[in-house]
Amino acid sequence: MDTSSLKQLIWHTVASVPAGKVASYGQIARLTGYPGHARYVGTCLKNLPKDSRLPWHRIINGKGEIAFPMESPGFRRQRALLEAEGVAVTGCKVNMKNFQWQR
DNA sequence: GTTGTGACTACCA
DNA sequence: ATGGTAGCCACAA
Repeated sequence: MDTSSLKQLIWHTVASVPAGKVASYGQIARLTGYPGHARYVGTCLKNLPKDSRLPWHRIINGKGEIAFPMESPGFRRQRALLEAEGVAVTGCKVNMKNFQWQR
């Protein structure tokens, strides 16, 4: 409630994503009440501390793919976490069945 | 105060 | 279908 930081709100929205499902940056921004801040969502996750406990791995781009290059370590980490949650990931593409938990 | 940048999205060829 | 360009807004320097 205080700090009134967009960051804080975004974190809250990201944390509201149930396990086993994934959402896009734009989706998160929209649910947060700030459509158009899709880019900033990613910027916030990038700034996340190591012990943030935020399910950043559930956030993917609008194409349903992981927003990292395949050779990036973050990509493998996110894919591993998603699969651990029961989300199937093919290459960089995430199973659409798990895409977005709510319409 | 300005400038540059980005884990994005939408549109157009 | 894919690929490139433009628009977008908040934050850091």
